[in-house]
Formats: sequence, C-alpha cells, structure tokens
Amino acid sequence: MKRIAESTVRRLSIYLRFLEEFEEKGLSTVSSEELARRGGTTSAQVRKDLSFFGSFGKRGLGYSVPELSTALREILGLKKEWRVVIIGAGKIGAALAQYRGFRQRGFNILAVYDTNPDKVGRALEGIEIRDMTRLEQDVASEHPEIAVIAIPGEGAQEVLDRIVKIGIKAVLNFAPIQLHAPPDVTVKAVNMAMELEGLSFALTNRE
Amino acid sequence: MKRIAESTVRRLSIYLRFLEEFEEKGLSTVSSEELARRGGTTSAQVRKDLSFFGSFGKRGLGYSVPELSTALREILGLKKEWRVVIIGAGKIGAALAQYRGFRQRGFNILAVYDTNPDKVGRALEGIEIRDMTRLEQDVASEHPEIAVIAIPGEGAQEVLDRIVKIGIKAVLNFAPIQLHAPPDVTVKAVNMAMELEGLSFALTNRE
DNA sequence: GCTAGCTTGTGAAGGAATTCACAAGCCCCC
DNA sequence: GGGGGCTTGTGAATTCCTTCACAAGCTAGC
Repeated sequence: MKRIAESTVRRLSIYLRFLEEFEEKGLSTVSSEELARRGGTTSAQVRKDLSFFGSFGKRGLGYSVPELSTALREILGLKKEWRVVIIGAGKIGAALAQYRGFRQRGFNILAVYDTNPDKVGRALEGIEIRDMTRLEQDVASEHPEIAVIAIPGEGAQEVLDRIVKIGIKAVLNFAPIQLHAPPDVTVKAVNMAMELEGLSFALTNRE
Repeated sequence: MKRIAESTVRRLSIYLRFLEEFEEKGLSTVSSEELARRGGTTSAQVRKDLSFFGSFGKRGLGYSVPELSTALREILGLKKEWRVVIIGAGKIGAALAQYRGFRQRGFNILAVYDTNPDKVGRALEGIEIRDMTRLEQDVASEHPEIAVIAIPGEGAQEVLDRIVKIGIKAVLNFAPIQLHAPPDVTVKAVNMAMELEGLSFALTNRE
C-alpha cells in the first residue's frame, strides 16, 4: 500500500467524529464540502484523503453517512478492540485511566503500572494499579498492543526500552522528552510544553 | 518576516530542551549533527531551521550552548512570563494546574475556572478555582494572554467564543472536538483520542 | 428517456518542506 | 603562518502535500 501521510490520518479521525455526530442526528448523506467546512479544510482535500483508500461516494449526491463511517472505522483499525496498558499512576496516568473516550472508541485499558508501593494494589475507576515489576510477565499473558507512557521524563526512555523489548509496537508518550525507538515501533508524543511554546511563538511573532 | 512552518517551531522547542540539558551538564558547544541525532532529525534540517532566524554557529566548531539556548528562548518568546487561565477544573484541568512544567517554562497560571459550585472557592496546588461567570471581568483586570480549554466537547465552542470575544489570542484546546476561531486567534489542539487512532491506524496498516 | 444541476474522483499544477551538496570559514597543530 | 580537518550556512534539487480544474456519473424532475 502507498504510504499515507500522517496529516491524512489525522483528518480521517476528524471526519469520523463528524460522521458520528451526523449518524446520531440521523442524517443520511454528507458532501465533501460539508465535511470540509466542519473540519477546517477544503473539499478537494477531503476527497483526496478518501481517494487513497477507495471510492466511497456517489457523484451528484455525496457520501452515505453510515457507509463512510463504517469505512473510516475500518481504515483506522477501530473495528477491533485494542488492549492498552498505562505506565504511571500519577496525575496524567490517573486522568487517562478515567477518561471515558478510550473505552468508547474501543481502547480497553487492562491495567496501570507504577513503582510506588502506596499506589500498587489500589484501583483507578475499576482499573487495577499493578507493580511495575510485573509488566513483563503480564504483557506475555495479556498481550496488550498499545502502551501509554505517563511518567516523568527521567525514566521514560528506560521504560520505552522495556516496552519495545517485550514486543509492543505502538506507544503514546506523555513524558516531555524525545524518545528513541526502532523503526517498527510507532511512537506518538503528546507534549503540552511544546504546544504552549508554539503558542508563545505565535503570540511573539505576529507580523 | 517570512512565514515559519509549524514543524520548524516544534523542532526549535525540541532543540531548546536538549540545549538546557547540555547547559546543566556544562557542555559549551554542540554541533547540528549532535542536536539532530537527539532530536530524531538530520543535521541539515537543524541548520535550515536555525537559518530562518539568523546565523548562530561558528563554522568548524558548532554552536555555543548558552548562546543558542538564549537565542531560541528569544525566538520562542520565552523571555517574558505568559499569563494563563485554565477553563475546567475536571481531571485534565486539575492535572494541568499541578503540572510543574508550566511554571518552569514561564507560564504563570492565574486561575482555574469552573461552573460547578462544589469546586468553586477551593484551590488546586495553590491555584484558585473561580466561578466561570467571573471570567470576563477577571480577564479585563488580569489580562491573561493564553487560555487552556479543559472541559468536555459539548460546551467547548461556546467557551472559545467567549474567550475570543474578550480578546485572548492564544488557546490550547484539550476538548476532543474541532474548534473554529477567527484567523488572528491561534488555537492548538491536544487530542489523545486522535493520537490513539493514529496508533490504531499504524498497527492496522503495516505493510 | 432526456436534461439540468450537483458532487465525486483524479491527473496535473502548484506550493511547501526536506534533503543534498558544497563553498566559506574557523580552529588547532605543527 | 600555513595546511588539514571540521562544521556551518545556503542555493538547488528533490520529495511530499495541497489545491486546481474538469470529465465522469448520479439523481430528480419533467
């Protein structure tokens, strides 16, 4: 398959969100123009994005809302349930464990891991906090596909190395540092410090 | 000034982080090659990024660590202290209020706003939770430059409209929806659902 | 069944960002 | 003080992404 740009995947995600909204409202069709307006892009961009994966619309009419959202869920791999482990039961880890958006979209949080003995054994919204030393054996038996790193920067690379070693291929990183992983492991970073600095730059460099 | 790509600004942020690390270690110079290796890019990219803003290095030698980090802080607008308000004292808002990275980098959180009367009047790590109705008058007297939206998707556009109306020009959005703002307002989104879907896509579409 | 009016899908054009490649310049050592 | 070895800064080339523009195709109405 042709390489798909990350920006395209992001937009597919956005389109899917609107389609779900439309589904709830019971709308049956939608045009690329309408999706573009909501998503803050152009209709040509919407059509081009979709064209990488096939041809989903009807000329003169637009896209069937249920068909397109099914197709997008398929493309994005949201038909299956993904198993997720969260590393770190601090503020961010806890907020994530409680975030309902995960379950809703098919991301099933198996457990949260931490090294702090005071936290181990407790639960966050019904999700068990386990001792970090158990990570390897648990992964071997439960086979999570995705790990979320929610610990301070210092230990993060080390934890990533462990995660890579036990065969997890997808990582969402909240630690405010740049992580290095082999090319077959996908790492996405969420870094608010960086986003804030982007805002700072924008405020500073207005023409 | 020539328009600077968002990707360039992101990388500058990353370079700055490494420079600060080097400063602590007392290293005096660094090459574009070294910065590139750590930041996961190429040395040509590093030099090109910097070249938009001036010429900071010495041929044959590299960049002076303190000089370059001062220059980057200047470019990113981190010399001044930015005033920030957080909207929403839920899980994410609370985690943000307690996040030390903010203060460290010169982002001063003035207050957290919420509509829930049980929360109003309390404090999060010394930061006051105020009633949402006070937003307009407080902004008029305290002049925050940046707002962080940390509420569920439903009310977010409405809150953004209020924020825009009272003259704030930079917004960091954690609500999982696409917000629309006038072009003179910079909105950055942090959307973990989208990042997770990116991982799902990557896992699903390996060659 | 035919026409008018839309909207898709897609090559081609255009624009942006990244990488290449090398002259220019600096430092150190002899 | 001159040469060797590095490393920067930057036009040119390339690659990647977005926008344009239009033929193809569908629907609805007469």
